Amino acid sequence: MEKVFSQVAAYFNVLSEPARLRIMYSVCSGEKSVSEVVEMCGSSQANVSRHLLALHKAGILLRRKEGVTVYYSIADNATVEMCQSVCAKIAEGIH
Amino acid sequence: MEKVFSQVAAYFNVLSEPARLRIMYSVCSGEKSVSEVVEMCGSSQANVSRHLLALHKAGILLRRKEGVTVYYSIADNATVEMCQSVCAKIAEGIH
DNA sequence: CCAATATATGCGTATACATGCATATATATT
DNA sequence: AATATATATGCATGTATACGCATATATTGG
Repeated sequence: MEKVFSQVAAYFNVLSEPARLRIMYSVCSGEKSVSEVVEMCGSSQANVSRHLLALHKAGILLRRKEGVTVYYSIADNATVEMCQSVCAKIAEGIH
Repeated sequence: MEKVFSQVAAYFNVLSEPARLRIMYSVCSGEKSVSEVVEMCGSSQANVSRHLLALHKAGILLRRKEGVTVYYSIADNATVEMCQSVCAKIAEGIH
C-alpha cells in the first residue's frame, strides 16, 4: 500500500515539470525525433534528451531507435487525456 | 500557452508527494478534520496541516471551519478518479 | 579510418521543498 | 482572565532535481 503511494507520486512527479509538459505537447501531435522536439521546445538538446528518457522510463512515452535517430511517441492516450482534463479544470477556475 | 504548462505542472506537483496522496486517501472516504487525518496518516500535525492547505490552495480539497476545528473534503471527484486510474495503470505494468 | 551527425551522460550549481522543532494564532471552557 | 485544544506558521536543514556546460557514445557517409 505504501509502495503504491510512492509509485503514483513518482508518476505525477514526471508530469510536474513545465519543460516535460511542453515536450508532451509536441510529441502529442505524432511521433517525433529528439532533434524535432528540441526545435519545437527551444530547450537544450541535453535537457530534452533527459526529459524524454524520464518520460519513457515512466512508461509515458515509447522509444524507437532507427539508425542514429531516436523517435518518441505517446505510449498511452490516458496520460494525454489526463493532462487535457487538468487543463479544462484550470480553465474552469478562471470564471 | 506557456502559463498553462506552468499551471498544469503545479497541479501535478501537488499530487507528486506520497504524504499528500496518503492524505488524499484518508479524506477520500469522507470529510475529515486535521486531527483525524493526523491520526490516520501518522505524520506530524504541522506537516499534515501544511499538506492540507497545499491541496486546498490547488483547488483539490474544500476547507470548512467549525469553531476551532477545520474540516477538509474532496472538492472534485475528477482528481480522485485520476489517482485511481494511475493506480490501475501501475497495476497493469506489474504483468 | 576519419569526420559528421544524433543522442546520451557526467559534473557542478542553484533552486524548490518536505520535514522536524518550536511557537504563534484562534476558539472554547471554567 | 486563564487554560486547554486545534490549527497554522517561522526557521533551519537535508534531499531531490533542473539546467548549463562539456564530453562520451553510437551510427552513417566519404
